[in-house]
Amino acid sequence: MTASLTRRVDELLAGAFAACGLPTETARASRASRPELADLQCNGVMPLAKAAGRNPRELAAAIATALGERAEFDEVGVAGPGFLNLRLSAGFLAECAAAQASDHAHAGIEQVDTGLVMLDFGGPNVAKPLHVGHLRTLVIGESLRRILDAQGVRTLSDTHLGDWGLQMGMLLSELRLRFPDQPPGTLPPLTEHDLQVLYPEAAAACRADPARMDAARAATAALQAGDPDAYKVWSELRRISLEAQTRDFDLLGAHFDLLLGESDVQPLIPGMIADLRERGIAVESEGALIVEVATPDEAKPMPPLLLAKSDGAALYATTDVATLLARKREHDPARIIYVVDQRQALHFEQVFRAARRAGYADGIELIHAGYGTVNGPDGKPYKTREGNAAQLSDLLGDAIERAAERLPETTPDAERETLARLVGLAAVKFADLSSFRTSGYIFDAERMVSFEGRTGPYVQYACVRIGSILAKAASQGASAGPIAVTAPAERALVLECARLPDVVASASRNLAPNEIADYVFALAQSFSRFYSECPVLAADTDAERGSRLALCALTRMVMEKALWLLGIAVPERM
RNA sequence: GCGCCCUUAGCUCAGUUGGAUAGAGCAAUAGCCUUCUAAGCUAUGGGUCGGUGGUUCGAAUCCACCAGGGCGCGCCA
Repeated sequence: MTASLTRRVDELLAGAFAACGLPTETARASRASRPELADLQCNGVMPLAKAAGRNPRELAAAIATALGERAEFDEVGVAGPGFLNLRLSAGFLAECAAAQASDHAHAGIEQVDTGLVMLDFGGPNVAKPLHVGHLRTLVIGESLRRILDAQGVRTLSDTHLGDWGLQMGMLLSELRLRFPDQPPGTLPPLTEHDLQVLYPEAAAACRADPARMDAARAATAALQAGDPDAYKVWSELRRISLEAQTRDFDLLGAHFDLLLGESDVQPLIPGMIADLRERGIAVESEGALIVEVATPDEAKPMPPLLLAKSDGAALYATTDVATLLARKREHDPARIIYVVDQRQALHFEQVFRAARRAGYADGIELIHAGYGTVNGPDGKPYKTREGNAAQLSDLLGDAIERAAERLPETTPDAERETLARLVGLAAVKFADLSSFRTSGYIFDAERMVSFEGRTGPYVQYACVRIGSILAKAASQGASAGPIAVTAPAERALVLECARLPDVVASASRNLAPNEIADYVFALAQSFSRFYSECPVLAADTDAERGSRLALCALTRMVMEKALWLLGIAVPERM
């Protein structure tokens, strides 16, 4: 049983608070904002002083006196209006580091059981290649999945394919126009590229020509009515495009337990609508079927959810509610997290409210983890020079190519490709996960692949250097020994490693992978400093070398774990 | 019109339950490779946290108003 450093300190603080007759909710330590004064600080005394009718500094002093006698602390001081400054003892730090290092499975990350969590991300549309708009949902969604997984939470990821609706009708009718002689129920020979341009052209034609749009609607209706020929062509289209999309998923390292789509819940819809009608939840309005989701006591306007068009056709929202129903029936998760563009916030609010009214979400916490857009240098959503949405594979390919150019001359040819891919993808992912989910960011290819400073490759590089030391140590027969914390850079590094459990817990609570990115960069910085200040193999004594080797191993374990949470893998060399 | 989000260093962005002197990277300047990978390390300069008022021991953070920007708002997804 390895309690994290902060957890152990929190317990000591809570004991001291209680001994002074104070509530213990705020008896928590955080990283010191002024490292020259302390390792950790506690701000929890000040808010309590007023309620207790006591002077905050006196209260803090009483706690400091009690704590200062413990072996875990070298010094406990009071500063300013009542900050508690904690300086940890070298022995305690060494003990915590050893405990964390021995936890090979979790690196100290606290395991929790919050019930099954379903993650909905990716969401590619059939016959449309993944584009820049899919980058964030895949990168953030996968990171959240890994963060939960690292906490021991059971997860189920589903990409929720856009494989139904009018877009399919557009495609089917477009194919019929282009290949009038094609036997019904068969797909003409199309290359992947043909398929990719088919949809944009079909959509444009439908927008421009009402007759084309009518044909698309008719084809949609036929497919939804179960026309066997339409179904055969559709399912072939779906298979081919999913193959290409799966390659992009694999390249990005996005893992899906389920590859379900909108089409999978269509059979549920008629029954669902009948049920909602019967119970008076769905009502007619202007010819369409809606669900009122506004509450009377609420000032904020909340438009109703449109459940079916006046012609009876199902909509995006219909499918989303039905998907919720299906997930409830088949998996009964405790939570569903939708990693979808922030611009769809209102849509999800409506879907969630409708599902709750219908009782389809009982016992399920529904969360829309929205994200901001990827923007070009002009601050507007990223476009290619031709004005189209850039394809995801092009974007990633570009980063990988630039990474390849940066590789040292000495890199063996056999490794170049793998290495460039690891480094290029790390650059893209780290840049994406560095800013908070809901804020958009400017995708500046030049900056991102410079690989200097606060980048994925910087962190990978730190990790590679650790590996290099450990490999050399092994070849020299030097082995790790007990950890002793003496040099300032060693102390800082141990403290940084010890933060991992807190950071993971917080990132999970806030669904914020950027907290992990912040952390892993700080850890890499901390190691880089240690690297330049503390010789390992050339340490003064065997004991010092052994301790530093152990520190290197601990740091690598923590760093690799943190990078894994971001979906970033570490090469052997770079 | 209504609603939601945003505004922090020249640029791109962080900023935990309100906490001490608001941080990082890039760019700029000055150093550091006969020692474990210089994709690195060290140091310096750079700020009216959009504006005004309020809440309190304390506000980038909470509240109100104002200015500027983005996004969304029943028969698309």
